[in-house]
Amino acid sequence: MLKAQFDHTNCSDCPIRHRAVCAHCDADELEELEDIKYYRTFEAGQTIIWSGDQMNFVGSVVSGIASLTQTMEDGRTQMVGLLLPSDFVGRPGREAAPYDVQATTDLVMCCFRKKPFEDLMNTTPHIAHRLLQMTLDELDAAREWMLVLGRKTAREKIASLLSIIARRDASITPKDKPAPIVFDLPLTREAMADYLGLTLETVSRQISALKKDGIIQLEGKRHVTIPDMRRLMEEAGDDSDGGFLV
Amino acid sequence: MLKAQFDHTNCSDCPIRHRAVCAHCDADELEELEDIKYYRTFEAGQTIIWSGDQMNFVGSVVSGIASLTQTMEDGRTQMVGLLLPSDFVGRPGREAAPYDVQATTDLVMCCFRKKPFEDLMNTTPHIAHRLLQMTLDELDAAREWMLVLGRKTAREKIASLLSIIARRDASITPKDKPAPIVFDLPLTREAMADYLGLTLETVSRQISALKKDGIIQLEGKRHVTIPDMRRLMEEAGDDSDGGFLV
DNA sequence: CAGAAACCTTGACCGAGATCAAGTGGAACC
DNA sequence: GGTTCCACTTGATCTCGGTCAAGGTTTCTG
Repeated sequence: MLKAQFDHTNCSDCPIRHRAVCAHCDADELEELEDIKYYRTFEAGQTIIWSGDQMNFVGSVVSGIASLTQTMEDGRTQMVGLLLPSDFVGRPGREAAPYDVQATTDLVMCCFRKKPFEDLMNTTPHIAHRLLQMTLDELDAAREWMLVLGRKTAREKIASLLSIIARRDASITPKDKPAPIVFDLPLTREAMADYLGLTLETVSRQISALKKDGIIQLEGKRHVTIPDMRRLMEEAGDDSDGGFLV
Repeated sequence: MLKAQFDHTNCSDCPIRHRAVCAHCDADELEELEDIKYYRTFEAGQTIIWSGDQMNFVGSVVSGIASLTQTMEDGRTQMVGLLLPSDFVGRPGREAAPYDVQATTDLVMCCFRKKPFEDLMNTTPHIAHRLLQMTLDELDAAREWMLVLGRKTAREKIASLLSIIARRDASITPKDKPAPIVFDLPLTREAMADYLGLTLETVSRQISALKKDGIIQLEGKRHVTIPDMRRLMEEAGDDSDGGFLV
């Protein structure tokens, strides 16, 4: 019975695009899930899990943005993942979190208590399969990002990040993709720097440069317009206009 | 029946430490597997799969080392993964390879034709589960490496790489872990540079520096002795002496 | 053994990005 | 309205690692 409830392969009419189990559609009408599923909200800046903590839930982001961060003893930090709505958090079969998870913006998460979720996964091959596919997606994204971190210049890094956000944003509000893409940056300059392996000053300078060169337009500090996505992607050194994942 | 053959959870007596399905123990005596499982050998430098190619098999490394590499149009390359013996290659459910796979040394792989392997996976929850765990391990490793690429200095990068190789090597030949660790570098300076996001000159210089400072000892260009693993790990800026994975 | 081809080392110089420092703009709070 | 705080920008300088160049070793080949 539980199984049936989670076994939707596609929920295309749901406002959240599911990539895994269906966690959102039928939120209210299923009382019998109360003890396994629940919602949590976090404020911007709040830490959801500290590295090393026991994690007794898995879940997915409903709205807002979370980040996965690793920190060295001397304080250097590197963001290792960015969780946008519909992204999955948690590691079935693992006890401790390997990095900090923080709410970058105000955040709503749909959580499942870990043990029952694992049971569900073990008895529902479809869910295990979905989870594997999602983990492979994350692995692809992480490796794509290794190229960005290891080999791209500061300008290319910024362009790469803007590309990703623009693309994810565009696909979440699936308009007919008109030429100019408009969105609000969900990250501070410092958070971008942590993601890109740069300093916040360099981020600021490169954004200014891209603006001066007409690759992007800025209104205030966060509101971005991309007049020509193709030019941005050229700047990112990334002509494989296909499968860039976050 | 097939299922039973693959359903060994542990094969500790096998020379290859399995992290997933048991692919090696019973290589010869199972004729009925002939059509799904086979061995392939590659010479050092040979490309196993080109990025974008169809991949009609999955498998694991039996001996030797393979690398996963991404390349930009202008020739900049970044290694995004290093496959040591027992590591798994391939992406169940995916068609094309997302990066080049190359034999760094002479290599033996144990391959399974992809379609039957996927069928096996779908009917054997244990295998799917194992695969998920392995993919999570790889994801952890990739994210750990993002910190290396994004935030560590050249010297720390080299020390990190040597740590990883030393640890993997030590666990494959599980002696009682005597104080000095000895191994042969399986990578050229250029391959190390590609893994670390450096140039080969910088790699060479930093190795020389670590040698001068007594952190490592070199005999020839490849034979490394680490007198004190703890010092090396300090140099790597990596005091979490626990779970560093490749 | 000579010659060539990898692979590696070392030096000199340069530049992208880090660091240090000052200043701007806007929102919140009294 | 003024003060404070925070996020951001911009400038000046420094430094780590890249680039270019030369030379050394080892191994393979004729």
